[in-house]
Amino acid sequence: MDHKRAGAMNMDAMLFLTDDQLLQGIELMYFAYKGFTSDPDRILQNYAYGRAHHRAIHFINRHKGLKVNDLLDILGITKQSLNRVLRQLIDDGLVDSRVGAKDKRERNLFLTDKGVALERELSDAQRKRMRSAYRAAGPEAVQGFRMVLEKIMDGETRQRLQRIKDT
Amino acid sequence: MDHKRAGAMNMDAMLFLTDDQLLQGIELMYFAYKGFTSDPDRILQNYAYGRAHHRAIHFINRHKGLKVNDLLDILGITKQSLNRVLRQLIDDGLVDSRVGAKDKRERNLFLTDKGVALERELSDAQRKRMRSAYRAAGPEAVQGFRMVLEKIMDGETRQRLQRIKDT
DNA sequence: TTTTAAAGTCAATAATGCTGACTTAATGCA
DNA sequence: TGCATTAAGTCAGCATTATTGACTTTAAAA
Repeated sequence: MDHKRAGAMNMDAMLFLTDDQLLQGIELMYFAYKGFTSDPDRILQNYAYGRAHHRAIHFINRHKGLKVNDLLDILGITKQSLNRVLRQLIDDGLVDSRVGAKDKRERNLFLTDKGVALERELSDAQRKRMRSAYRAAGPEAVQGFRMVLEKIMDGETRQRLQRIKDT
Repeated sequence: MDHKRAGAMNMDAMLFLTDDQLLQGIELMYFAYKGFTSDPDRILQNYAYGRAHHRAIHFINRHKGLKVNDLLDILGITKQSLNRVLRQLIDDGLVDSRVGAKDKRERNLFLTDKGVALERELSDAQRKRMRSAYRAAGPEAVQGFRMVLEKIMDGETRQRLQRIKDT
């Protein structure tokens, strides 16, 4: 018996690293993400908004006063793509775009009271689902969940998030 | 001191159930999913295909010979939406649609050698990412990851998957 | 003062979803 | 046998969200 080989195989078995087990993990990601977005998607229909609006609202809430460029950077989309969505949110009075204090070329984005209200409605639904999943799975599972997701992210994304967290 | 209250708070703290911790989990899902789809997305560009093609290829591979209706059920889209994508894959010789043996109204879907080749290219990239995440996080984390994702899914989806697994 | 940077806009295009209205072929039931 | 139902496929039109390219306006920096 080859000890090294057997050892490696045991390690992979423990980690569910057969091709089939990995495929199951991939499917799990797909279906979980689908469920994860289903509550907000349903709510957004009532406002004639889509996921793009949700993401903008989410990140403007998380990083109050962030610049348009920062938002583009986080979302990883083009200026033209964001424009339509942001324009609507501003016109509808959910987002407030204020001229930068230091650099007047910049615009700092904030949610209005109306924007905060929609953000709450959306995130309440999503939090409810996460909370119930966390409770059902238990503390160690949550730690593992977070750890694996961190590793699945692009290293580049992880760094960008870290950079923004420091701001 | 109220023991019940303190107990509940500790439990929530262990589970990261503050609103802010839940929001972090939500963001983690978003960014991880983005990374998770980035490798296939890049590959698909070389073939002028999109995520919809990937999903069809994935599930036809996973459930060889499945009926069109089953695929519609899994994907949760309309017949008309699937048609465009499936038509292309059949015309391009990646998918084989065979008249059902028992019920000739049905079509059983299979990947051709060419389809299998693309499936491998796509899933190899995705497996590589998953494998490396799993290895970095360790076996217990993987267990937790899977458990939480299961709970995040819609109950309906979970049941449908179970039903298909039995087939 | 010229160049660069941030934001915003217009136009065209693509992928992927939707609804509605059909057709064709095959099965099943009364 | 004949009619209703089912599975698949198609055509047309529309919505959302992304893209690229080409600009303008305003303000800061060199």
